[in-house]
Amino acid sequence: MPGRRGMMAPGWGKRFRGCGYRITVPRQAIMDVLSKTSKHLSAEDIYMKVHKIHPNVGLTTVYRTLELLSQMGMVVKFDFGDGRARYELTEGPESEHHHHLICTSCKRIIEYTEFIDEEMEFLKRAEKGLSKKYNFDIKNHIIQFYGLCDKCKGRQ
Amino acid sequence: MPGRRGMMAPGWGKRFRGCGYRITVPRQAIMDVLSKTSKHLSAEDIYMKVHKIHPNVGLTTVYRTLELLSQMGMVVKFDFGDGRARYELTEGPESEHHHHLICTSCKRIIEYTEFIDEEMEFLKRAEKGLSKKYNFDIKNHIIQFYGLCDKCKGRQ
DNA sequence: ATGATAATGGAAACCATTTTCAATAACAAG
DNA sequence: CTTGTTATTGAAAATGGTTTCCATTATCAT
Repeated sequence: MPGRRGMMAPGWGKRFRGCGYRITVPRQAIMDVLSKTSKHLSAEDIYMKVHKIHPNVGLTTVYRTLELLSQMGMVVKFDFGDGRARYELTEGPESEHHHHLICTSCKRIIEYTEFIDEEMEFLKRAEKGLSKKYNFDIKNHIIQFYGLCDKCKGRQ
Repeated sequence: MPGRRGMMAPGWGKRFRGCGYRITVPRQAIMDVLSKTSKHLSAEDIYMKVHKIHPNVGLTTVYRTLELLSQMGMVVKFDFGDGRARYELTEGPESEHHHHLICTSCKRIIEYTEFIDEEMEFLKRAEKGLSKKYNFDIKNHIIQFYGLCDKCKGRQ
């Protein structure tokens, strides 16, 4: 019977252990939040959500865990230019591949999921070529478009 | 004879004036640095280069000007995850369209210029569709690949 | 159960970026 | 060219997200 003495290691546990990392309550809680909530949360967002269930988990640990996940390629760190980073699980039940339009005037973020097929075509080739040429193990990518949103376009 | 009484407004001047912005010595100096130097400079990098010729220009002004240029779409702001932003002129004599591979372990940045033709193909369609659907005026884009560089790949 | 050691939390430090505000400079108008 | 309006500037101080420190605690191989 799995899950008897405390929580059993979830799917990502193997990956963790494989890297020599320990599975801890804070890390499980953070993974839990990341896999169950909407996209692009800030460290503080995550901290607050974790805090509701585990009030003893500190913000420092959230940052440390996110850095770890980012290094492992399990999380992507975004910068939308508002001074705080956002984090998203690379693959999750909730996740759908998407990218962002960022208004350079009002800093509004628009998420889009279109053109992923076309993107795939291009990415497949680029990733393959780049991996080989630079001997680089590509795990994630981000595409961001900058410009003016409908509201700022007129006001400009 | 152009350029008699002080510096005449350079090419980007029109764009500036058109937006109601004034052409000032600090702004000219910053544009000068951006257009003559290598890629992705931090605000402090730019400040130091400007400082050699105009020691009275302050770091604050560098930040303000970069924000302005970014809003106008003349400069792209990058986040490579090392805590300081980098800036690049969108179009300049030195510039060649490129993107980056970022090692999530050692934070190394690799610049690449390959696959731009394939990218163009995809971007043309995406930009067109996205502009229309979201009524968004796209001026720039960034593509970043994350993963492990050759050195970190082994050490992982 | 136990020991080696990775992980944690809270406080303090860090440091890139922003804000404040009085002084200055740009430039349209006369 | 002079002048007035007002955007811009620089220096210092404030801000605030993120990291570092370090003594304590928890994980997990044995």
